[in-house]
Amino acid sequence: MALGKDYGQQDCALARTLELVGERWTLLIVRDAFYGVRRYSDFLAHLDIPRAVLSSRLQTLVEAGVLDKRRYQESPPREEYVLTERGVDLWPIVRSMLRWGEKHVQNGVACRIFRHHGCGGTVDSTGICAVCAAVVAPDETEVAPGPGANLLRREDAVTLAMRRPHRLLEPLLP
Amino acid sequence: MALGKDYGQQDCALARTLELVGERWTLLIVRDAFYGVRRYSDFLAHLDIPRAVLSSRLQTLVEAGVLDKRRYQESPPREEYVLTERGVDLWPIVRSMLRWGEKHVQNGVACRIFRHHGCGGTVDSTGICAVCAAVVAPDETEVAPGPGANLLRREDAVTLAMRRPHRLLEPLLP
DNA sequence: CCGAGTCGGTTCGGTGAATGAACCGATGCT
DNA sequence: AGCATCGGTTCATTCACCGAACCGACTCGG
Repeated sequence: MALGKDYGQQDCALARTLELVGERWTLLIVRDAFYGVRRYSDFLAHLDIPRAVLSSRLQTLVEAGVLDKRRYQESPPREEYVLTERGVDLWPIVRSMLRWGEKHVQNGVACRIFRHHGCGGTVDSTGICAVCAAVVAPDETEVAPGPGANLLRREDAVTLAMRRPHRLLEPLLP
Repeated sequence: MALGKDYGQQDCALARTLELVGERWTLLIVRDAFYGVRRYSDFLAHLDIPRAVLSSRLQTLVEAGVLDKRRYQESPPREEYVLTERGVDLWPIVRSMLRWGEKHVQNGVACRIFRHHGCGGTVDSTGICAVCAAVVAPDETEVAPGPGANLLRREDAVTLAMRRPHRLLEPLLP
């Protein structure tokens, strides 16, 4: 991470985490990756992020081992960005920030709801299934639009594809 | 939040959360508040944060209802900043970021360890006590230095006071 | 073969935020 | 009176973010 981005003498793992995922836009990119976004142009369309910033963040995340950049077709060469195991481990962070925002900023109105795939129980704020009481891993989590979804009426392809319930980490677009 | 700090058309509670606590330094201030730091000068000494930024962040957090600014003595007038209920609700975020950094950046070496006050069980990454299996609230959490503590050999008063095991949210200094 | 379109970027000038040092007012201590 | 402490504000510099333009590799249609 470039000069001025580090938290220097902080003796704490939190500071190290923030150096990687604490920059503007970074956690939104990671969130979209959980929702199944994989391609540069799809991140761009869904996040309204400056292209240069997206390039920089993706590169940082790849270098940090959070995303894996891999070619999914030759001719024309196309790359996709997929969460690594280390990246998937960020899910509790993303989930807890989502829940806090729902509760304290949006008055409890969720834009998306999460269910335990298979058993169908809702996932509570600690990540536990209300039915089987297990901790639900991201790849067992099904995401569907909640009552607060679509308040902004975006119409880009990624937003439309997200209205379809699907499992986390599954590719959103073909 | 001032212009250019918002995430615009993001239909997601995560974006709203990031607008409040996603700025540089903010979560470190919140973390210190959990550890018992309450005074402007103590945040300043422990974080090595520019004074202007600290003032700005504290004001933002107070306006957001995360911190409560209250006078704890007259003559000379002195204020302290204490987490509100809404602020205490940020604990899962702070805890999950701590854990991620320990696991993935510090190779599992924790600077601090958390125990369930009373029953003494260690608190795992989901916030659950290893002994009684309950979700441990911040005010029932005891924090003590871990094996990775003090690698940086800071000597400010706040760092020294933190070496003493204590409960979260309890004032660190008199 | 030519021209337009798509994808995944890079480059560049302008702007706003972070930084660190200096300064300040109210108060207490000696 | 003189100095120190606390909780800030002010200011000039540096840096990161922003949006628009540009670009190279490739494909497709005619």
